[in-house]
Amino acid sequence: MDEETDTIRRNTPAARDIDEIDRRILGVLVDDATVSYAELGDRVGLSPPAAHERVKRLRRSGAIRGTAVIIDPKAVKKPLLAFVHIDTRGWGKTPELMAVSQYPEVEEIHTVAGDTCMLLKVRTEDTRALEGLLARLYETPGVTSTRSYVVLSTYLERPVQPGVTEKWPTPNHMSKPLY
Amino acid sequence: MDEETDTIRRNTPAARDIDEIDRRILGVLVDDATVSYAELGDRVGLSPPAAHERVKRLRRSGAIRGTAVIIDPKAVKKPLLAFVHIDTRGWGKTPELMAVSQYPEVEEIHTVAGDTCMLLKVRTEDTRALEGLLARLYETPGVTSTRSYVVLSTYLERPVQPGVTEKWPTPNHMSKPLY
DNA sequence: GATTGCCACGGAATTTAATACGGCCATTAT
DNA sequence: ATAATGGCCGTATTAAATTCCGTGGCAATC
Repeated sequence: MDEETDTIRRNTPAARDIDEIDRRILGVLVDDATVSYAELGDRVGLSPPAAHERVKRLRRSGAIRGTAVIIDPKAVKKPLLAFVHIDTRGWGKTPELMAVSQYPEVEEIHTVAGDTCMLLKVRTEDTRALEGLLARLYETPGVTSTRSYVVLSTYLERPVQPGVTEKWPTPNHMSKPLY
Repeated sequence: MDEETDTIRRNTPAARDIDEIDRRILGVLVDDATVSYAELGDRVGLSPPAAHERVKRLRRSGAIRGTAVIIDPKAVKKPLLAFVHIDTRGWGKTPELMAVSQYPEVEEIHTVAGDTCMLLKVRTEDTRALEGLLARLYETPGVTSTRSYVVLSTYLERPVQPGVTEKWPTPNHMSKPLY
């Protein structure tokens, strides 16, 4: 481990750019991180040690933050998904509001630009539990209003994808942006 | 593998309920799915084969949907996160709209109850790419309007958590719900 | 209330995969 | 041109996953 840290410090402080093979590796591991390095190497056209080396580098560089099992929300009694928009007095992010991050129902907390301040993604067992969570939010100092969007059905839900998309040309009827 | 399938068919069609040890196992594996069964067993108080057996059962039952690496969005050039609300004529979910699920920028597609129809979670390289995605959405037949919430900063973002929360009592000033 | 079957766990053995090492080749910088 | 660097492959070693079997608790049954 020591000489690995040295390697980082010596030549690749922020790690070099992700190339096409790296993207394919990430694509495989996002779908299934349990594949062996032998199979991973086969899929991307590398030997097992080479594939291993690249994955190790992707982990070191931070491109791969970690590995996690994907849990079925229904299996842990959290079938109800909802997005909650919160308006706050001043600029949110108070300790009281951050305290909700301790609750396992809260999966995401963002601050957003637009006609709201904060955006939460939460999963609860039922509407009663969601009501309890919203009640807590209402009682939080600084919160002026909330809006909830209860998810009826989910058609797509997946981790961050490594894929790239073709750039979109400016439509003909629009002038090109300066930048 | 054959006798495993038989086992499923024979006695545990939908698998038995998740118990406390299962929840602790899921809690460990959500944080880091690369731990060995030896360490996993240590953490939850089981022998390595017993831990392995339970994880295998959690996979068979579907509680564990899979294992994925967590990718840093910035590493794959998608630093810009946004939530897009779409209003549609009729009840959305047209083939044209579902086609956007093919784009790697789109991470989630939900239909929601509330004053909107569909909700998308998208990650793009920059505002130009987001503009291109929104342009595509505008041109999709049936889409009447969209609202976008660009995320300024994210304070929490994690997979589905196995943890349970204490039930919330009905506040004193509210009458108890019938159900 | 005793008994019988049934899971779940633990320990040992085996097989498989992860990891480390050395050499080769291509690319790059001097 | 040449030396150095980084990335890859083949092999060897080590560690972990997986299997096998015996034991014990638990529950349903008679």
